[in-house]
Amino acid sequence: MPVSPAPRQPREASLAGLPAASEALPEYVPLYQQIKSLLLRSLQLGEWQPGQPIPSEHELAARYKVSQGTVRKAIDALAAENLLVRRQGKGTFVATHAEEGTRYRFLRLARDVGGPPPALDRRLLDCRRMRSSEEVARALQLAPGEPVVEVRRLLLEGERPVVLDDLWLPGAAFKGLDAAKLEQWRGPLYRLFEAEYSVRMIRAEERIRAVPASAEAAALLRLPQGTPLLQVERRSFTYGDRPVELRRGLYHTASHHYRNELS
Amino acid sequence: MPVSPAPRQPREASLAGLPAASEALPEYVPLYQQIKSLLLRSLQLGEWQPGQPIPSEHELAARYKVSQGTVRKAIDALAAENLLVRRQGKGTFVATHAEEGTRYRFLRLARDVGGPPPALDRRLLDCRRMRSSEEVARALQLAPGEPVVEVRRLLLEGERPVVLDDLWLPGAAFKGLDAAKLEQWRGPLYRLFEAEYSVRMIRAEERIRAVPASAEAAALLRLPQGTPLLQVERRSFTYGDRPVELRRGLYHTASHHYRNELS
DNA sequence: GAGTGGTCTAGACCACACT
DNA sequence: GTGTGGTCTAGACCACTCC
Repeated sequence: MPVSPAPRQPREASLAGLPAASEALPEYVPLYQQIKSLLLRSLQLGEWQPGQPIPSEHELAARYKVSQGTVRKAIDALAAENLLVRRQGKGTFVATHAEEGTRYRFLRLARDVGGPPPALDRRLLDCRRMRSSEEVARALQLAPGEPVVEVRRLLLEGERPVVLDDLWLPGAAFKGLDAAKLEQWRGPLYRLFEAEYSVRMIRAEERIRAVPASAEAAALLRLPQGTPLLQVERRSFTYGDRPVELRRGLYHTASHHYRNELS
Repeated sequence: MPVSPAPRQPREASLAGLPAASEALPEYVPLYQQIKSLLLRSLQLGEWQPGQPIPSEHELAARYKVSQGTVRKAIDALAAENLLVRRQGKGTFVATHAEEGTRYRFLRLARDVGGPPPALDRRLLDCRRMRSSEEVARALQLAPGEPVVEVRRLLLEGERPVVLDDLWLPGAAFKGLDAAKLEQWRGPLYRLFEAEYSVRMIRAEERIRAVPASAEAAALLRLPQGTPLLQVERRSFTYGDRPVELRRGLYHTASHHYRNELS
């Protein structure tokens, strides 16, 4: 019981592994945020696997010697960031890209006319290992020339190509990833990454612009060259804000669109 | 004190004004959600104005005869939706589009190269009252032909046009809105709407696609016809999910982009 | 110092899922 | 029934803001 009739003091001593960053570090950190950091560390270290339950609130409260309410608040924060999923009566689970409902949760493509989500087919066009370009190295925070995996693929609705995706992954983290692996895989890419390479995408930033289809893109998407395409450039991050994927998608938005919610 | 050694039962009797909707209504609604609905109603009725503080948690707890913790949870939920803003030591305030930091919070345009947010100039091109088209009526849930206000404007960075905005508002809710009013107004449009017309935008949906610049758009944006533009179609909603604005923006994304965060 | 939101606790009870 | 998360309470104390 760390807090009592004694002045509240940070637990910094017992809490290594926090970023601490460069900024003026706050002298007071609420207990529940410290617990949150501990949970985050366990997640990062793989103590609990995606899809699996973490210990009960009661148990965690005992482990960290705080009240259940404090553990609760820490879990609430992580659930709000989609790192954990609470299920009443069952437990709290490590988020995964595997489940119905959260599969493709980073894909904001929608059909113009109602109906269920697109349900796109994939066609792998290319997968090769290479030395990273300047641009890719910068985006992935690698040294220029470090090995990366480059993947190109199409997403199709029926026979119609809708998205041309190029993506780059740090080679070191994805040893063994190759065309065969991708070809045989059924399901979301991010599910493959978390299951086989222990890389969990938890957050992403996108930059969107309109560009004319290059000759190459036009051919692959079977469109006239110069057709306006939505270029979606995504950087995905894993724990600790480490970028682990750069992706450039070209969306044909004649009968689809990118949807977004603002609040 | 509604909950005690008695079986927990809904307060429906004392809580009118809830949507109740069409769906199978849940037989059990947590107290804090009921309180949330009450707060929402007060907001909708204008009992507290944007930028002004709402009563303290203590006072609200007394008013609704629940514990402070329950009020707290209700406020937390509303703060998470950006309807309220908490400020430690000062109070809880009704969100507004006026403040630095939340001004233009629906505008996701960013400059490619770093630096502060765009800081765009505006140029009003047109403002007229007219009968709504089919399309606009559908989007705003009006009967076709009902009066709407149509506005067209440019956003410029220095001398360079970056965005061409067309927007439509229900005429009934915006009596007196005209070109003069818009010309003289300094600050975010949504601030004008909440200050002068009591219309508060709390949520929006956007559909984004790439389109070629029409002759008209090209001329206004000073670009070659056919230049790919980002078309951002936004529907903004006020309390009760009532749509009160349709907006179609054409963004020139040569040195700007639309940014988005996924999680 | 007084008032506000923010944290933390301890305990009771409820809703839900599994067995 | 047992165990899980979810709600609600009451009270103590802390951090922040303004007078």
